[in-house]
Amino acid sequence: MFSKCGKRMKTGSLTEIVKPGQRISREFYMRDVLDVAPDLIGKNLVVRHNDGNCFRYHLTEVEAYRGTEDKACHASKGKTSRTSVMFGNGGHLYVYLIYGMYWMLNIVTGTAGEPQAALIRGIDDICGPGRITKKLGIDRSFYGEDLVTSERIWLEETGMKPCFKTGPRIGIEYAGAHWKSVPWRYFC
DNA sequence: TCAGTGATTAGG
DNA sequence: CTAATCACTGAG
Repeated sequence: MFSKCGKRMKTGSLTEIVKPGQRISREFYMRDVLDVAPDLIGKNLVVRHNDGNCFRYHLTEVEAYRGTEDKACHASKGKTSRTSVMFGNGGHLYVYLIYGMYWMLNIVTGTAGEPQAALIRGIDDICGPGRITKKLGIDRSFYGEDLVTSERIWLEETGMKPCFKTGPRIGIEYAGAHWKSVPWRYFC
């Protein structure tokens, strides 16, 4: 799959007109996470700070967490106050604190009732989900933020699709042999 | 290799 | 209420 300015392209079940700089719309996120996660690679994450300045970061690494069956997905234990946003429509942020120190940034995908999310693991030269949120200033207040309408965070089309690899997800030893091994990590 | 750190969750 | 867990990181 390769997108160019103004060119018609097919992304999973979604066909759309894509232009560099254009904010990504709801339909992009409302597809299955296994389609959305790889499509996130090469997109721009835009963060607008309080001083009005916007910073853009290329997404370089993403992981997919898919449904109640996936033992590595927080939704596997059912809907709780923490995971409730994952049970809604795609395009919103699922942000949570881990180890008392690090905020994890996830993009909810799919449609309401099918809990899924993509964990942002790498942007530009920064590797590691905890380092990313520290650098970008992402915290609890971003929980549930809508990437389609937010004034402070969103995704933009870049018109580029870097090559990427796939592999098992990181840090989910507890999930069992099967879910530990599925190649749902996408990285440059 | 391992401590730090605290929200979240299940269970009593 | 308690206790265990945790999609991580940085120091040694």
